[in-house]
Amino acid sequence: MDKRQQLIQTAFELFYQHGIHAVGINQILQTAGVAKKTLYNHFASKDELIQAVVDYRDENFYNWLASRVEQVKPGYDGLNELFDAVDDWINNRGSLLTDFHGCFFINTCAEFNDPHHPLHQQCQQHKNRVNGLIERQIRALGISESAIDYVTESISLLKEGAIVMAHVQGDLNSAEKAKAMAWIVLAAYLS
Amino acid sequence: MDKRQQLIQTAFELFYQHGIHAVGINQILQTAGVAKKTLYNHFASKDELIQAVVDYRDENFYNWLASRVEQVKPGYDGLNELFDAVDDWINNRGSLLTDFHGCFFINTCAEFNDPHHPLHQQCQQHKNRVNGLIERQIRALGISESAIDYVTESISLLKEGAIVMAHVQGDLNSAEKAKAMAWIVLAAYLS
DNA sequence: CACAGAATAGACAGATCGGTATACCTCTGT
DNA sequence: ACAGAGGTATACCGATCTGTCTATTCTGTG
Repeated sequence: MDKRQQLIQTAFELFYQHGIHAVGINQILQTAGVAKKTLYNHFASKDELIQAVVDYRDENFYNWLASRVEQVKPGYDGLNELFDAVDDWINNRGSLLTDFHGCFFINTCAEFNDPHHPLHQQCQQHKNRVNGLIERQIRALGISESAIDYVTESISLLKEGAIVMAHVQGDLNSAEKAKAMAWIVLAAYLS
Repeated sequence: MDKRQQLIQTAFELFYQHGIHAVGINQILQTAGVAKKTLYNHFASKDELIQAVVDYRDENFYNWLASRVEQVKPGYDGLNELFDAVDDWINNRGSLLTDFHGCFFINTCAEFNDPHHPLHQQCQQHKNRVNGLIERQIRALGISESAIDYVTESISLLKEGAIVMAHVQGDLNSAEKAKAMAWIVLAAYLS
């Protein structure tokens, strides 16, 4: 059993549930059942652990989402699956991800507000990866090259809106609404 | 000069910029130039101060938004003004609000993740107030009674998406994208 | 002027924070 | 068999946190 991975996993769960600043090192250690020396043997500081946690969640989440989207045909089917995946996530429907508490990356950006902060940028990079996944679906629709970025960002906006509506306002149908809007918008942009 | 108000205002600015957990009482006191005793004369605890800060921002932000939206005709014009206001906010275009660091209420929900937490619910109530403003615009469009909630929440989703895209991904045109989608979606829902 | 209420500065308490150091234990590979 | 790596448990350090307390100064009103 890899202690390093165990620490990252426990830290993520606590950070995701309570926020990063609200969780102390000792709480992580106690929950993970790991000695303090071991932590500082693997990480130079709490900041380094946080960084590793964000990396871990990036991999974990992106892989889950991509594997769902890419198991169907790129384009409409891919986008359909994207919003269905978000819907499943929001409603805690049997994914590998833990209980829904909003988007970890949005939450982290809320705590590390400065856009120049390394963690903020790490979160931005995660979003860029996901945008790449969306862009590949948009491309498959045969949208003109000049419109691809704009349409990709529009779909991304719908996805982000759904996540926030679910988290802040408790709207569990937000992903379904976002999907409905996506079809309407895409139909207009394709005509 | 009202010390209580001065504390709330300073605390808001620091909370908004750095996050609530990251800002200590002493930092607020030093920045506001107020003695510790004075703070605890007005508030029983930091939690109470935070609560007052959220109330303050609720009033401040809602009044600003409502005054902009309600200075034009309800319906299309109101929604147009809504997205223009968000666009101005995101781009720091001469509003009374401080520099854009995302939505204070979304950020606060990110730090106080539990939906049952009083602060989370306070933020939810703020969003409900804003949704009421949107709903009045939707109603003026003459949408069927049964669709009003759904359409209101859809427009709200677009607005939230724009805010998050601007904050996390630095997309300064997000409000314009959201507005464009709103027109397309509304046209479809009205036909 | 005098006095009451409110603000000031800042020491202090007790808890907790991130991080270091010490001492002991348990595997594993040659 | 034994050295070394890496784990455990825990005491400890200095800094910082929220919150209390004291003693002093300012201010506005009768």
